[in-house]
Amino acid sequence: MSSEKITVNSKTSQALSGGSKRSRAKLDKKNAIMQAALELFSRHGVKGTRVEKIAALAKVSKTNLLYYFNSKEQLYIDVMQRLLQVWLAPLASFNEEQDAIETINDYIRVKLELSRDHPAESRLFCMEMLHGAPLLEDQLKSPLKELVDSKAAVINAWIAAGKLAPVDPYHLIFTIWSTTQHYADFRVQIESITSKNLDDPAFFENTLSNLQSIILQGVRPN
Amino acid sequence: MSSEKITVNSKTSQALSGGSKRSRAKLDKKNAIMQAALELFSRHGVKGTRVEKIAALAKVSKTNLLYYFNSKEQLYIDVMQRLLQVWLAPLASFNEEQDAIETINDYIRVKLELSRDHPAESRLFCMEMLHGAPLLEDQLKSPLKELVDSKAAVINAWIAAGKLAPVDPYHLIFTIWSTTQHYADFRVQIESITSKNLDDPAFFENTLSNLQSIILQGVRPN
DNA sequence: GTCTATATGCCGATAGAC
DNA sequence: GTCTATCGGCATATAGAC
Repeated sequence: MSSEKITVNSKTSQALSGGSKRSRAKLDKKNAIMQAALELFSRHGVKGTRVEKIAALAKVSKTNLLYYFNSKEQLYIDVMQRLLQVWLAPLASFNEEQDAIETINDYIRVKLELSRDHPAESRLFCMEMLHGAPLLEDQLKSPLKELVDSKAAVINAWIAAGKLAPVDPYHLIFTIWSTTQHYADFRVQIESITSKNLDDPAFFENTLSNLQSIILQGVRPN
Repeated sequence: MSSEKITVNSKTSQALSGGSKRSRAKLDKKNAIMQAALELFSRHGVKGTRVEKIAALAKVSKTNLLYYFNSKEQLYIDVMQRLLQVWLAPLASFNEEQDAIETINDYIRVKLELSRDHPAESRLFCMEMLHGAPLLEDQLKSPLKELVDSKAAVINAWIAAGKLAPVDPYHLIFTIWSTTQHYADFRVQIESITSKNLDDPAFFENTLSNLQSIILQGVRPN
């Protein structure tokens, strides 16, 4: 359908070319727009977000926004593109040489930090999944599978070496993803029930240690 | 804002009044429309769903749909209203007299069955959370908190009795919610990676036993 | 590059016959 | 209750001056 004219807008990588003041200002503006778009798309969806509102949040005019991004759809694609690069990075740190328990503990922490520091990214990714990820068919499907497969192999090696109890590595990964992302995506529910969120340092540490404890040791008494 | 004229449409409960053929047909039609709306709202969001499409899926005309439901917003509210009744029911089964481990195992199963059998409900609930749950402020906030608080007390009693390892009961509940709902909400991602979903009985059982194992015993080797 | 003004298309909702 | 026809508003995107 609308996936025919997807264009990757990689102006971002131009940052290291040490461009002129003019192109620098242009980049800052595009970044501000993308940041604003991320925030609003992740809360109201693409259809539910008016270009006017994004422009207001980014402090540019609507016309000006459409000068930098040809359409709302294209802006969305650019935002998702950038998001994906950040989103999958943490998983890459899984490494067979490292200590299994420590690596898993660290991964849970990093993912929970992402939920605290980048909740809009988490929400937008979640929303895209709910929609059936029409955009991500190619972008995500095979690279993601390969990455996860390779990390599953690492986990299996740990299990074979007795460093980890027997568990399906895929479900372990899904468990870490779901539990940590939940605190960003269901933030309002968490707040309704606990009156706290991850921005509270004590709540963050409490959440982290509980998740680590559940995933590593479970809740069955010894 | 738009929450001023929320009206609970409880025609559903009229089912037991043994209504005439006419009102029976009317109910069937409303149910068909709500079912179709649930499906589409949960995939594309409210703004992203056209009334025309809901009508087509429910096999009625657009005008006819708007005869039964005054507006798209009202239809959405009615759908959410019905959803909530189903959604929180399973938690109510937590009971201090029951065996702790067995109850938790059962709850994980029931929640995973919900993800398998009612994925649209799961998605729509998730989407409403992402949006900040503007509708659910009153509906959900205090009743949900009370329910969860009471179940947290049950879990604490189990811990005090040595039936369960020390854990924050709220994080335990969030863990069960997030892990099980993940298989409905992130279904496309699960499918990309594993090429399977909960409709496959073997995959369902495999998922269930892994979640139960992780949550009860963790992945640390003995 | 940035603005004002406007074109254009879509979609929710209503009017009114039957 | 159900249809056909249509209104009216809103939001994206463009035209064109500066």
